[in-house]
Amino acid sequence: MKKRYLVTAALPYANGPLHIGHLAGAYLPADIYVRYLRLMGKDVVFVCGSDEHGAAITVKARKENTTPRAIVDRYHEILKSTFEKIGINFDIYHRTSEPIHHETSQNFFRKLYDSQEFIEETTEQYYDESVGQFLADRYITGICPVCANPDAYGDQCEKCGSTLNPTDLKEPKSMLSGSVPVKRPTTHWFLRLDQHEAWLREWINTGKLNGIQLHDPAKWKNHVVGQCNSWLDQGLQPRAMTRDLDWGVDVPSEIPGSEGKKLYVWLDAPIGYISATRQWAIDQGKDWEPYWKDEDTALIHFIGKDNIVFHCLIFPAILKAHGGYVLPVNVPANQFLNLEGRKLSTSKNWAVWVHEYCEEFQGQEDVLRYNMIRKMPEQSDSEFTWKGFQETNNNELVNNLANFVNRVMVLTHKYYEGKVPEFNAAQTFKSGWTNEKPVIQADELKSMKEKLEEMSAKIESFNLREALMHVMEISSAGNALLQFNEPWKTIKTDPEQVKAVMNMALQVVATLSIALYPFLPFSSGRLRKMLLLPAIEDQGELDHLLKSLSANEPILAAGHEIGEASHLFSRIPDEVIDQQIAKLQATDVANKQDSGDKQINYQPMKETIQFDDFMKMDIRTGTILEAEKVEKSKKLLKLKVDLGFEQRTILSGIAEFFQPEEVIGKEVVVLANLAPRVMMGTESQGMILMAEDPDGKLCFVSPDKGWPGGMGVR
RNA sequence: GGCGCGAUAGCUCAGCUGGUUAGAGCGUGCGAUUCAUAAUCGCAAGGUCGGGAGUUCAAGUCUCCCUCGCGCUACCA
Repeated sequence: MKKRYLVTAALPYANGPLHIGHLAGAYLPADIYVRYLRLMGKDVVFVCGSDEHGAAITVKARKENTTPRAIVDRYHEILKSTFEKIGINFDIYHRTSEPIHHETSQNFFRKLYDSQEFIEETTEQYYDESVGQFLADRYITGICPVCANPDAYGDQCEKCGSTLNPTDLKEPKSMLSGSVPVKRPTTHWFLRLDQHEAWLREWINTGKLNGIQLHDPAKWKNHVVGQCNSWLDQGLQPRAMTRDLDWGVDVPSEIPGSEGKKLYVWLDAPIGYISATRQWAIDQGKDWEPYWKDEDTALIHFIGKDNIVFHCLIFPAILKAHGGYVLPVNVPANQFLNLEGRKLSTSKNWAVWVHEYCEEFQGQEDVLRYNMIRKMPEQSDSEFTWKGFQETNNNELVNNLANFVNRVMVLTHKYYEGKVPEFNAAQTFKSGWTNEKPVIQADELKSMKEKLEEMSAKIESFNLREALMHVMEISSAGNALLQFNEPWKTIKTDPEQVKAVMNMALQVVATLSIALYPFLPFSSGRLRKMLLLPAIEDQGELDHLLKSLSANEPILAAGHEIGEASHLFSRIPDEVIDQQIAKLQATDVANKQDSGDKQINYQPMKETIQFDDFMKMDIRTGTILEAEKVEKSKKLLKLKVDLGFEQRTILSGIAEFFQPEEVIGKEVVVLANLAPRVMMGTESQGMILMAEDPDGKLCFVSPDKGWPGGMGVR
């Protein structure tokens, strides 16, 4: 194990609140891991913060008629308090709008610039002449080429989720002025990722850099290594590290041509981890540099799978290009969490918002945490359902864990006036782990220690759901201990044995109060209080516990007095679950209505044309004679169309909606004098006219059956 | 179409470098029990390991082909 740890959790974007997908994907696993490290007495710093730059925030500000500053201030506060409420314990929750971050990231840029890691390249970008500035992808709207949504952004259509380039949009419009943007050349600095490809490939696949073993690739998740290799095999391209933006970190002003240029978010955001660490060091009077630069530091990034290539390829390339920084020793990216069978969607409000949960389920933070861990998408996508939430709470937290604790507490008060009983160390009883031969307490403590070690191993390999199962097995063994020995019976016949059994049961409860801490910190705290034990203070308590167990030392001394029994968890009734399901269904209905009536998103009318303009088009009737799929294409069908006087080859992007055999014989309308165009190696001589609905579905526009081909349409 | 990841009991998932009758939790059935939030404990049923072919003495585990899901990526005149 390394001497010190720096753990990061992906910086959430400050334009919306936190939902359960974020939680299960990155923040909860990071928090559990960090809490565990601290329980083992490790030196660890856990950083995160709001990612507050970029065009999406300016766009949102414009829409709400406010400033970017106001937007990020608002969401920074929401995010920060949500993390606190759900028990995600960062050492610092920073923000990228802080001056120290601007300074840090500018210095990074400067260093890369000076060491000639960049090439300057000029490309064509959309420019709004009326306001005199380049338009970020997000500042351009237009008609989505995929689903015909008229409000698609230049980088993405929020309706159908397609990733776009601004040049893909039909009828692009500037969001600043509403005018039609023009293409204009602009110069940016590109990181030579192509030059980093070779060492990245080796580092990812062998863990070695310059012959030095930095990590064990076998410990990285399959999908992480796979995704990286997929990129590496396609060849890395130089990547722009700057943008034409007005909300972000300025390119250092002494660099020629820096005016109006801002750092690209993927340079900006990960460096936010470093800025946050620096600020933490200032606040704590510590030195930040060992945490980023000492070889004996383990850097670990917790992220969702959408961030893999940035954290495994691009950021490491930046760190190495800069020099002097350690590379991540692991990037345990999680996959995605679905909600009731569907993808989480911020824009469609298909989500469970963590701040709302904390309001509606006060005091039940751990119930959500527990369910998130049980359903954590560690290896593949997984699913959250409210029914499942209820089941894990009632069956596992209440029936197994809380009930066990309660049994022990009640019996201890009943038999021993709330004091941990003295017992004879040689007294035998039945084990809670194996119902075979009788054991003494030393044997039981050893079994428990082994289980804790299994839990530790699972946490260290990022198998958190299994780790949690091991903790629950300790509780099950506690229940079994009581069940096999039946103290409520033996109290009359063999009170000496009951003392040994109950003492053991109390040791199990005390052990749980520590083992639960990484996963369910609130419950751990409540349990410690119930036992009248000091709260966990991140001081290596688990390490001490393991040592005590090895040395056969009990955790709770005989004679120690415990507090009042109370229920650690309560059953969640059907009504509460039904209410939450109804709430989701309501947003679903609202969404349908949105797209159903008023917001059907009819495409806006195009500008008026003259009769002559229309007459320029030669539209003809025709019949599809042949149809086949175009090799290597998902969307294109190659059609042979009979226009009566001749036959044409026409490529049409309808393969996702029609099988070749079902369009043969179809009578269609063709734009016949459209200039030919080569696609996927075949020339298309015209265009089949189709009607398209808001979801991008297509249908043929056809003449009446049997109408002859080649007739003009007007 | 290409690439990556996945497909194992009703549900959610473990199964590392191939090796005896394929595992866990939940759910289900039966039994035991009453200290406990009708909780607990035990036992049992339940799987042609997505489909097909191959390599091997031996394949859930390796190879190839196919199907489906998720993601990235090229093509929509």
